Amino acid sequence: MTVKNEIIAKAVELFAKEGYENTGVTRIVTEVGVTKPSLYHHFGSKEGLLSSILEVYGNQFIDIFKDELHYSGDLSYAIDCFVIAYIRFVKRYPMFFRLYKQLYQSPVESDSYRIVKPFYKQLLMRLELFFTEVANHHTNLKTKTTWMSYSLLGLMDTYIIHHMTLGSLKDLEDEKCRQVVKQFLYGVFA
Amino acid sequence: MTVKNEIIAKAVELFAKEGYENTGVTRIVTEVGVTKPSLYHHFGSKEGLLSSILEVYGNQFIDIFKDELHYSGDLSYAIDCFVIAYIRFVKRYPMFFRLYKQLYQSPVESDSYRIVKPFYKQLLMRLELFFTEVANHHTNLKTKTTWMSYSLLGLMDTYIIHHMTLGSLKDLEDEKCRQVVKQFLYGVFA
Amino acid sequence: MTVKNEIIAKAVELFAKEGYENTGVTRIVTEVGVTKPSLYHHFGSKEGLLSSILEVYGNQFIDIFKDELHYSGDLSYAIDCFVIAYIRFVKRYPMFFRLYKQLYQSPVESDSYRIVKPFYKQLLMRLELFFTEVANHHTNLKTKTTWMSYSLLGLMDTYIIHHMTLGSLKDLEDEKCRQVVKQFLYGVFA
Amino acid sequence: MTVKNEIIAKAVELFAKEGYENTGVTRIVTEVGVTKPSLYHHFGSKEGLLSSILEVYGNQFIDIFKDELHYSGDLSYAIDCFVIAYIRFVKRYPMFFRLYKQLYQSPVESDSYRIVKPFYKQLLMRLELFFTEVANHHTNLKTKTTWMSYSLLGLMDTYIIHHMTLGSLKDLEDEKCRQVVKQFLYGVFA
DNA sequence: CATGAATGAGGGTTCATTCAT
DNA sequence: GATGAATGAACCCTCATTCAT
Repeated sequence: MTVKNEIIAKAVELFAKEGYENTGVTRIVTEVGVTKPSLYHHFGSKEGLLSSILEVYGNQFIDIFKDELHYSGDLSYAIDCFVIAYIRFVKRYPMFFRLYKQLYQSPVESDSYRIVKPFYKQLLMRLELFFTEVANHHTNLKTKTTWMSYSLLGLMDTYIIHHMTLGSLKDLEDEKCRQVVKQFLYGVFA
Repeated sequence: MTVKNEIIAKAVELFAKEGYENTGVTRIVTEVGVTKPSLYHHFGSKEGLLSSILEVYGNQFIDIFKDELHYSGDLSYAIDCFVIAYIRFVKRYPMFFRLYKQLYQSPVESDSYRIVKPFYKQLLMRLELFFTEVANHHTNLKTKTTWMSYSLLGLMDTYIIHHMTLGSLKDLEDEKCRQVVKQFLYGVFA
Repeated sequence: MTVKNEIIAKAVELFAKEGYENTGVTRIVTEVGVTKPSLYHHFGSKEGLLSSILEVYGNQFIDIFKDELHYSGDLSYAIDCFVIAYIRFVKRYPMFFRLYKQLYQSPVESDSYRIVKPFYKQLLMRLELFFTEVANHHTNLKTKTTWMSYSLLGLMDTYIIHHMTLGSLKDLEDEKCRQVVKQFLYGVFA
Repeated sequence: MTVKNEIIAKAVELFAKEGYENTGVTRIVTEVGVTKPSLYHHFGSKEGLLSSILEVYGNQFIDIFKDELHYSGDLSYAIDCFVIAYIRFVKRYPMFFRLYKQLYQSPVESDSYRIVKPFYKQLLMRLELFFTEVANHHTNLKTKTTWMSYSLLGLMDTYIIHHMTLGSLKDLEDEKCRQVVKQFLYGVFA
């Protein structure tokens, strides 16, 4: 593992556990066993480090929205696939997910929000694109695409954090995920 | 308005906008027009200030969970009342709500989380109490009380933040709130 | 006990245990159960409090040098009496003695030294007066009066602190005190 | 001279003159012409700076107790050598000696005492080792080794401070030092 | 006499960042 | 690529003291 990747890995861990603002670069480099100028050589700044994290993990995250969101007639099935892939990603990189949630909820005028915002917008846009396609076939959903995007993300994340807090992320099996989808669809078509 | 209250008001605003960790006590007292020892006279520490905020606003928030969560046969009506009161509170103290959301999402090992945690637990407990009572009459809900609590909070907050982000909190009228309730109930009884 | 005396008592204790500079007035008034303006009403300032302490206890200390230092032919007996009285005082007010030693050793340019200096000078002067009188009868001591004063104080204090450190101040009985005197006299007449 | 040493030198001076508690790190770095983070880079904390001082000067001080305390039959000569070396050290580093005396006399519960205590204990232990060896040849001293250690230190220090206070440390010639030894020995064998 | 509230100045410490080597 | 050393700015907090009541 290269120094750059070691720093990224440690940073994700510490940012997630202690918070981006609370984690000093000194702590990161000390725990990795390198020096500060080394970090600045690779990332330019603390914000640069955060950006790199979003690039490495975030792009994989976005890929799910690219690859697993396909509507081909069966809405329930489409969302099923997506939710399962989404949750699989969270199980694989739980630290990154915690960091992402923390960053998104961070205050609007903070540095960290500024960095995560475009990333988050991309996710939402992909979702909205998907729901717009869906709405072509369910015309009654046409005015709800934005809300559906928010709503699906919110529902999934509530579900995930509920299990994270109880410390049982692995219990989140595919079968249970489908219940989330059902709940979402009931809401949508109400 | 007393100095103490002025400090609390300004702190809620700045903490919400810029983040608890990002806001220095110097900034708070400067904007209020007092000095640091004055803040420490009233609150003891920055954390004490945060606690005071939670006491002042948070207790009003908890009161909603105490006063507006009554089950008397009509579940839909009961939750309607609660959601409307909840959202009314958010409209009244939007800054506090943003702060509360930010704190709750803050990292588990941070100081701010430690302070908000008992407060959040109280909210959840009140909800669970309510749903337990409900489950006496709908036995098929008995195993779902915890999840329903999380879920209702999550759904409401998603809804609220969706509107906040779009800058149209006032558009959240009672009629629309009832849609949230419907969505929730559909999900629950699925 | 008046408030004034309560403050003095507590201040002696804290100054001795934690140091004059390390003890904040806040701590003193809190432990006594009064307010800061009350302290300032009685003593004017922190230095004023220290001065009051020196007046109350210090004057009793000086009295020993006044009352117990009489030369009437028998040098050994005279010093015996003085040393015994000196050590008796220390046993009675060990906290004050610790404070006095601490203050005397404190840096020349510190506030606390400035306050204790005149007090210490008085002690030395009394001693030197005594030894000057002695020297009238032992002409070979005439050039040594200053050194004898320092030396006697130093020897006693070393002895006392030695026992204080070992935690056995009460073991310092009169009989043992006389050994100190012998050691001093041997040294002087060497 | 490196920055680290410049800071140490200035700190010894200020700590000795104004007191450890009274001297702010700001003052030290300002007078040296560097910045605070530089001090913290080298010493970690104000206490770390004090520890470094004790290491640099204190170890030289302890070396005297290691190298100059040898008993080979002639007690008077042995102590002579030691006292002369001791006083020579004090003449060389008078500021450090003043600091050391101040620290030792500082209140038991203070930070500074905690740091100097192990250092002081080492000095005493070395002395006691020496006197224990002596007592093998003068069996009547066997029960007095601890007291002799305290006593010799106390006598020397009284002597030194007496001269320091009068501002004539250089007048403390070897010849005069031997008088201290005589006085000590008279006391011991009394 | 006693109090709650306020203050200017400074405490020690840490922040993200940069430089010469 | 990597380092030790240095920095300006800011951090939270506490000091002795004072004022109106």
